[in-house]
Amino acid sequence: MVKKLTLGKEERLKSRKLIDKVFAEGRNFNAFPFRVYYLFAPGKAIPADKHLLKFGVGVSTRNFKHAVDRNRIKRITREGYRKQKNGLQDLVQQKQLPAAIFLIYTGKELPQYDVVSEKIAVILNRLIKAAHEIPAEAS
RNA sequence: ACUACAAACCGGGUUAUCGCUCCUCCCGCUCGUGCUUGCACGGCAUGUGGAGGGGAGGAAAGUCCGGACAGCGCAGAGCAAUGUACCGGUGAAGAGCCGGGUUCGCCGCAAAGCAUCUUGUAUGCAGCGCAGUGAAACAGACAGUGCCACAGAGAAUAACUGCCUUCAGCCACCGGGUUUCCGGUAGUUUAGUUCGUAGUUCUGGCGUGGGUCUACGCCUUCGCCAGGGCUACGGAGGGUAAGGGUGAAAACGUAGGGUAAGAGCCUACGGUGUUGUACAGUAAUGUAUGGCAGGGGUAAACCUUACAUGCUGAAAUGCCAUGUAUACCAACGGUCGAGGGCUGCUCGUCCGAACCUCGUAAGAGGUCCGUUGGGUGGGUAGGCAGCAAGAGCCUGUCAGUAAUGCCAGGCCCAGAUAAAUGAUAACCGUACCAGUACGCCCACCGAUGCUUCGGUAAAGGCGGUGUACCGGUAAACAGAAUCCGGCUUACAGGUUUGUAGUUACU
Repeated sequence: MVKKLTLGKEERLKSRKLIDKVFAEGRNFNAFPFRVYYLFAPGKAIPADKHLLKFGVGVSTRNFKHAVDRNRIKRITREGYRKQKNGLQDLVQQKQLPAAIFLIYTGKELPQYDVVSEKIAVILNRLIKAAHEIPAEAS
């Protein structure tokens, strides 16, 4: 059975509180042209929520002063994530481990879709590794 | 056909796969109610459900004007601040738009005027025309203050050069007198003479201090006076604003008269400002005519005048949920005016807070109110409404020069909130580049203002151009955030219309 590659409202980081929390308490690493913030088990997770993995993107106004360019980067990034996130999502669902990811684009130039897609693959692999380790420590 | 300018419009399309958001319907869910016990109605943050439909712009941008809408405030007056500034219309309104006026340009005209020489249908000044075209935050510069780079004599009670005159000197001539001298005319203020000022020096006189010295006298310092020499500088007073060069701008322009020389001083023509009258126009204003006036520019320098203007903006605002939420502590004040409102300030005006216990009383304590928001502790930043049917869009008739408006018919057209409208691929269309095929055109040198003339060559070129095919490249400015009306700025390429020019044909 082929899983659908969706990215609806439920799968996006929308709460301002949660985003602040990811920045304040989460861990981060660089994967040019992105900077990744992530947080597993962010506090009291909503148990009713079916989607445990949440995702968001940001682009600085300083590097791209036109809204058109910022929108373009966010769309490309979301597209790349949407097509490749299933591995991580399955893992998280299996372990019942809530997770939040936030990417910040730190590059100075408009990227190509291929480049972004490759990078996101790398980022997701690192996150999967991290997700494997975390519950081992906790239990 | 091409080029330039102006205006209006468009701002790639189709298909496939995977996605996002909103709406509607169906299915589903479990809940409630009713009963006809499996249907109806209502509900649902349910549900990786299904189907259908909608989904960025001409500027969504800048946030520069104007509104709608919302909250707070609202006796009034003055000051301040801000804005507006020819007239009429339009519209909800405006620093918008439309029409008109005025001024200033561009442009055109060339009969007459003036100046200049290169004597030409020349250049400059002035003039005429208002056909065409453009610009103007377009009240006031005799209310006041300020500013006007560079250049220039001078940028505002103008005077360098120049022109004229009086005095003084010099020189020439003429007349009187004839030794000096007096009067007149012309020239000149350069040299010289004279005069004046300053410096220096010499001589004489007087005063004064010092040295030598009994004293006279002699020597010497300084000051004053008179005279002489030398050096340096310079005529003095007045009237003018025509000419000169500078500049963005120079004290109305041209001509004539006038004058010592000149000047709107006077006259003619013209122009500007202001004002009276008549006519035209809704008005701004124009035309005609009369009076008066002429020391510039700058108000997008301050300013003056007239008029207008409450403040804050969708993070407005209301409701729901969460929360002990007018939280607790401290200081000060509380029956006379603490304090607050009138959202910049002042006046003025309005509002305006007290009771209990103990005590004879003074007073004490408590609660309450206000201020300071000083200290401590806590909460929210979620949801719904606002929020998508409107000063709405399209088409047409009519009214109007137009902006615009009336009427009729049709249409429903984004609603996100870490913020949707995307990604990939193929094809088509557009523009450009290279290649191939086919068609059309042909040259070089010398002379000449042009027309043209003479010579060479007879096929060549990595030549020009059109059509078709194939391949490649390119496609701008830019992303709604309460909503409208404008303005401004950015913009690849394309379409249409108008005007002007060039070429070809008729």
